[in-house]
Amino acid sequence: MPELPEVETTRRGVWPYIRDRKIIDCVVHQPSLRWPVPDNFAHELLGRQVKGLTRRAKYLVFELDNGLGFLMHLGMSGSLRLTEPIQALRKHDHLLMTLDSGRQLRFHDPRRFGCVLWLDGLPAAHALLNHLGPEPLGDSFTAAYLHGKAKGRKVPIKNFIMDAAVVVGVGNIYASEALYRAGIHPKRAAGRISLTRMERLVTAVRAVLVESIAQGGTTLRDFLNESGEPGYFKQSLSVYGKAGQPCLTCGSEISAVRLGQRSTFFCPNCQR
DNA sequence: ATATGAGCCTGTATGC
DNA sequence: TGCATACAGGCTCATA
Repeated sequence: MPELPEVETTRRGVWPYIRDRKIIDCVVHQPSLRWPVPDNFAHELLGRQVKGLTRRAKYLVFELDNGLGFLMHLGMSGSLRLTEPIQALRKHDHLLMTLDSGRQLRFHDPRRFGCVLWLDGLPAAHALLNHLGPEPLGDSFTAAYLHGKAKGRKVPIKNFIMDAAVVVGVGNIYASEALYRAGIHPKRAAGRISLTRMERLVTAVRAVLVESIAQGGTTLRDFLNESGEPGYFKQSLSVYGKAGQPCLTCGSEISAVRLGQRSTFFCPNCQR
């Protein structure tokens, strides 16, 4: 399930192979993603050169040589891979882009929670992006910001940091991990956390993401002709999915609760 | 305005 | 062995 580190790793992994490449063929096999792939998508891409690949939150932003661009979201099960065009199609290979290098970029997404959409104008103005909070690894994600934003809010801090209007890219797994590192109980009301503890939280969120990106760089180094699935699950997690196991810090049993319909893991002793 | 819940979709894991 | 069911999850939208 691609969270921000996986999306960033994908971006870095794919970019060298698509940079300045011309799209000489494009096929949409399955337009029915979270939103329909635009009708004209394949046609409009023909002959275009890829000039940029950036990321905003968990969205990949493709820029073309004619000023057009499109968004791609990997949803929960999406992935991008470069293959030889003759390689057999896998089930759920929904979008194929053949490049003038002879390679083919394939968007694969079993659950189809992902999307591919035209960008009309600046990315920041797009309806899916214009309400988003700061990047967690950017300069504007600070303790002061978080503390101010949380003022008066009663939502559990975990839901709060998973709210894309507050800060983007903190998915369910990393939310639990970051709160564990910061020693903050996931159910604590967002508005009742001191500036000092928010400081720890900001540091923890950053650290968890940075480390995971670094790991992605080693486990996902090959985006070419990938046969197996990427090693997203090999990341070292401290609490996520570890209910009943001893806390790495104090030995207490890790607890599991549901918060906002999401599995949440924490150490009842270390996190207050 | 804030908070909560439904729904999109299918592979995998579980129980019978 | 097969079938049914639950669950996972990011994100938007609808409702309280």
